[in-house]
Amino acid sequence: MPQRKRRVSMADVARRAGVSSQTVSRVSNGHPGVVDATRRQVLDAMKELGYRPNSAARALKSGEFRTIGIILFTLSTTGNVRTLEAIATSAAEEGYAITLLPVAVPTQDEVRGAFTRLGELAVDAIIVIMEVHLLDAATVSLPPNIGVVVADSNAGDRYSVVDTDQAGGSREAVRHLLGLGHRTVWHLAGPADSFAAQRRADAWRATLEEAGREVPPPVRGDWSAESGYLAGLRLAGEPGCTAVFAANDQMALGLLRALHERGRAVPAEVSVVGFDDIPEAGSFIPPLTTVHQDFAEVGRRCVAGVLRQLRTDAVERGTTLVPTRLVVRGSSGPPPGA
Amino acid sequence: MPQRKRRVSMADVARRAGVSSQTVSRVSNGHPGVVDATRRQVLDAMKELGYRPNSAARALKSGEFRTIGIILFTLSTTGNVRTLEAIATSAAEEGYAITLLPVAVPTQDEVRGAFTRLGELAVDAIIVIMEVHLLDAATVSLPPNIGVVVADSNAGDRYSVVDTDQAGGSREAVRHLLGLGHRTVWHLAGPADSFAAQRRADAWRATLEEAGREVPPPVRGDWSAESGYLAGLRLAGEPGCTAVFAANDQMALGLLRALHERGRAVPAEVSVVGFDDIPEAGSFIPPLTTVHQDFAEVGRRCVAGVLRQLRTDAVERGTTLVPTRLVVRGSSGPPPGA
DNA sequence: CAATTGGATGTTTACGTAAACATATCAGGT
DNA sequence: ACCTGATATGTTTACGTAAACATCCAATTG
Repeated sequence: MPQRKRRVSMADVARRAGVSSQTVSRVSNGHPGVVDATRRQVLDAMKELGYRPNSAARALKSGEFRTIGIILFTLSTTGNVRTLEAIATSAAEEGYAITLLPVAVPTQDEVRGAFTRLGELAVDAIIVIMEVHLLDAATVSLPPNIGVVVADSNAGDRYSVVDTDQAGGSREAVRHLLGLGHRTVWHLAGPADSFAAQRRADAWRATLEEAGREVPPPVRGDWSAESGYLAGLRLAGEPGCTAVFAANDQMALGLLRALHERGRAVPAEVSVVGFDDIPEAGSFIPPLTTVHQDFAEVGRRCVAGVLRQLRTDAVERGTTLVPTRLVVRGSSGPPPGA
Repeated sequence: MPQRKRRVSMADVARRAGVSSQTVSRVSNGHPGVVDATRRQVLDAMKELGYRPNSAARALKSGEFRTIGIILFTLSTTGNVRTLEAIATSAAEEGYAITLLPVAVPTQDEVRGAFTRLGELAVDAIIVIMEVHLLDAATVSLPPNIGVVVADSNAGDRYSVVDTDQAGGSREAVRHLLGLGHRTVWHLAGPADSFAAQRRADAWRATLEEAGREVPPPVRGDWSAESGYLAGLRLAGEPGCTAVFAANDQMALGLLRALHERGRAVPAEVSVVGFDDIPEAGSFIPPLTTVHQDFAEVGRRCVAGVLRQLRTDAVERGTTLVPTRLVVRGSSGPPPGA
């Protein structure tokens, strides 16, 4: 196999420009104290030779990689993807690259493995987009002196957590429906092992209780549209059900289909409110009233958080909540006969 | 307690274990020729001190980073995300990490900037998920000796390209509709600057022409559900329109809403076929007949491609097509009166 | 005009790893 | 006992960069 050509190093540039490699380093890093003529010589030599800094050597010397590692379980949920995109954009603005560490199966072993690999990986900080119970066994293997921020979790007592204000958004959704005149609101909940789902359900229940309303039994799905459809078939059979708060938009989509199939008009007979405000929500039949999440802000705060910890060499704890906003569209209205 | 001192190095482990650092290196890399007792001593010392290999030093020495860089424009399209996820999974299996390089604005300047940064970045290979016309000005700044694979492009003459068989899938969709008895098939096309959209439109037209059918004027959207809705309002007014092939599922979603609002029953009056098979497609009203893309296979081939180029130090060209599969659901049926 | 100063540039060194090379040890064959 | 060759381990070195330190030179000053 042909030996691959060595890349152009500072020494090569230095030789070509007739200066020392240290001067090349200074030019490369924009340090002051290099006279213009020399700087130009060096820049010319760089261009002629096609010099590119070797980031491995730089990282070895400086001790930082200018990279943030992201551990997540899946890219198949809207929330994860949009958080990731926001993080990537925000990190790029700060001059940091993003290294992805997908965990195929959400078991503690897999997660621990990911953390271990991450310890050897070229990252200065870590952002975890994951439910916290999966982290529990993994903490020990976290390398010291590395910033960690967790999105989508309740681990504020142990980590710095940035999350959407799940409770506030849910409260808003339920109050919106009650305000329209519905006697109570049913809930199409997310999976039991999701903390986000749990918080949305808790806030739903609490809001109903505060208002002195009856709390119907929640129906549980797994975030997927298909599970929303199955749940919807059951809810369509509940005569007293005039309003449903779905824990995400995908399940709301399935719910709408079930109601449509069963001939229950939305919103004339049943109102539906979702959570997330995915881009397609406005194109559902009918367009979905839903709770908008500001993922961009979540991403920004995650990046700001890890970089702050990195720079101050401090470990932060506590939870930051990003506010939500109710987007009212066509799927919610007054109950029949109101 | 957290040592905020220097990280533990091989030398530290070597001292603790009473061996040379080279022996530690051998144990760390699983080389043979270390006797069991010694190996155990070293492993114990590693664990006691919490040793983690320094990837920067390793990369500097070995010349490889075991990382693949991914340039993409946005994570807001299903296709990109699912391709990315597949690539990440596949790369992880090969022991490679993924570094994300999002390009905020799809201008040539931005893309060139991304490539330049990538040249300084710690990556062994690059996968580009992007339309090729954005790459044109950027090629010069690509570092030598680096594998490149492009997904979603027509640049097979200059790069190694892996893509879904857009033409085959479109042909299958159109033939399915013709086979049901429709006289012709209308097309809800994607944006003009997308090569994928162009190929889907070309194949749609060619299939109609081969069958000797009339070719209605295509209606153009921008991939979004909203644009599909607007296009749908126009198509709903076309009396002869009994079948529509939408270039993606999101636009098909908007189309379904427009048809529903205008009282055109699907599939009794109008049949709709999409492209992508997003997870929600089965929950549309009615469930969407669509062309399934095998993103996992695209990802696998991308990774295999760059790694092969990396290992053989060769530059490959040409296009690899990943087959599609038509998924028939409820949105397509015979035309009225058939 | 010599001494001093400070900016520009060169030299040395260390970062942590692993290949290449060197040495030590020992079993088995004569 | 002596050599042979294999196996286990140690020593040296280089990877590319940038901080720390050293040197040089021109301009300013007493």
